[in-house]
Amino acid sequence: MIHELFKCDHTGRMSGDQRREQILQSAFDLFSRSGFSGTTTKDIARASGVSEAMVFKHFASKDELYGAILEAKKCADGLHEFPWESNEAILDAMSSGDDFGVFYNFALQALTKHRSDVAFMRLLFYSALEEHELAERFFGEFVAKIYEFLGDYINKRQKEGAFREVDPKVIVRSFLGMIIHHSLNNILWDRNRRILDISDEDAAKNFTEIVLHGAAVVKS
Amino acid sequence: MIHELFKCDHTGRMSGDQRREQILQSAFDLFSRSGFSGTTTKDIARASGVSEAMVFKHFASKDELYGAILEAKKCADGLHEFPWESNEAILDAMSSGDDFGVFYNFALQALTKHRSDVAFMRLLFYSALEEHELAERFFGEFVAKIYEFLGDYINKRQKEGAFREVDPKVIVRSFLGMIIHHSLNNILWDRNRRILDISDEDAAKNFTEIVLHGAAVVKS
DNA sequence: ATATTAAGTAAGTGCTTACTTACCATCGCG
DNA sequence: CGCGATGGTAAGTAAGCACTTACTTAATAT
Repeated sequence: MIHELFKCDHTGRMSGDQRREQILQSAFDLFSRSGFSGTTTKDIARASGVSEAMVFKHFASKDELYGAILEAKKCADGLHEFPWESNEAILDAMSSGDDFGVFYNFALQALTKHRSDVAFMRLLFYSALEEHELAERFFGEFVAKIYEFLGDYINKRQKEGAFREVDPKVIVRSFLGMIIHHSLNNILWDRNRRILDISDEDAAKNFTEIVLHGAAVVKS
Repeated sequence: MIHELFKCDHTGRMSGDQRREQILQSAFDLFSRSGFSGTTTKDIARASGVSEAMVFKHFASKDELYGAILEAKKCADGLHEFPWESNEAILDAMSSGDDFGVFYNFALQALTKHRSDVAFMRLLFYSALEEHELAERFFGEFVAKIYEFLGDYINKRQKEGAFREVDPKVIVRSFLGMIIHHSLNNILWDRNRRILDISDEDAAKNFTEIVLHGAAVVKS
């Protein structure tokens, strides 16, 4: 019974499904660190605590393993649902025309997610550079919907006279740009945040204020 | 004499320096397409029209070749000078307190540069993911200075009452975020610009207006 | 013309890669 | 207990990798 507690030290005999999951997890870590061509199947086997042959018993090829990671992440990580669907604050703010609430909560959710899933962010960027299909699918199925969703909201608020007449997609790009670039900075370029070290809440607040009201004092 | 005209079809005998440049160029193209570990020395040799041995006659190792690319790019491409140093429009606008002029011309210059040097952008991102020293140096020697430069300007304009009291670095991050994220989108995620297809001039204008005045109508 | 030097290569080196084969060990079940 | 299914491996294989060696060819200076 005691050895049940030690299942996570990935040695000894496991059920097929358990081992499969475990290989997937190790592969995910390694691919996100070193990219597809920078990761060897031997590395993956060692990290999983099994021989290379086991990796190929579960996945026909390195490519298939890579593909399986994406499927697994999609299910496990809630990429099938959009960031607003599970966020009451955003939906509430939206129905009451609270622009700050909409943008702030959206930004905060995104920034929190990015911070907690650095590995996935790295994997995404690798796959974009290496032009694996993941990048294309992620963009088409996820990012494009965000442009639609936020764009529609802005469009509606423009008709109500609350927003200036700028292409809503440009506003979305600006706003996402602030958020994603900020996360990317913290993950890729300035990991110890020497240039700018602020909480996700402050970042969300500042980005929202800038996109809504700008940085310059309004001319009277 | 005629064969002089065909020097660019990279076959036949070349001077050492010429061949060296040529290998560097081929390596640059390939590394930017496939990253360091995704590019083989054989690929580089073939693209340069020589045998692998020649590659190693000019560069002691694959790593050294990678390093040499960066040095070459730095010299050839004017990375030693900052984007504002050669841009009269930015400096003029700065001294006359024309905020729009400063931000617009900065954005336009950046966007134009990104569009014209997609390969370098890809190389930069690969090197950030692969954690080669290039990324660190580029950030420390180039990006950090931009934060300083724009931050100082914003700080001065804040003292003059022209900007709201927000951390200047947050404003810079927001502004750079819009620009770089927009370029990154066009290079990596949405190359045929299905979501948003605007000229660099329009993008620069819109981003500048948003960062200066925001998207929301000012409440009276 | 010839000696010297530099540009160039064919054919390796030893090692690593993705992937396979042939076999062993342990489990659950009648 | 025996036995089939499943978890697991040691030891491959052929191709590919970064890098070398031993040699040939072409330009140039004397």
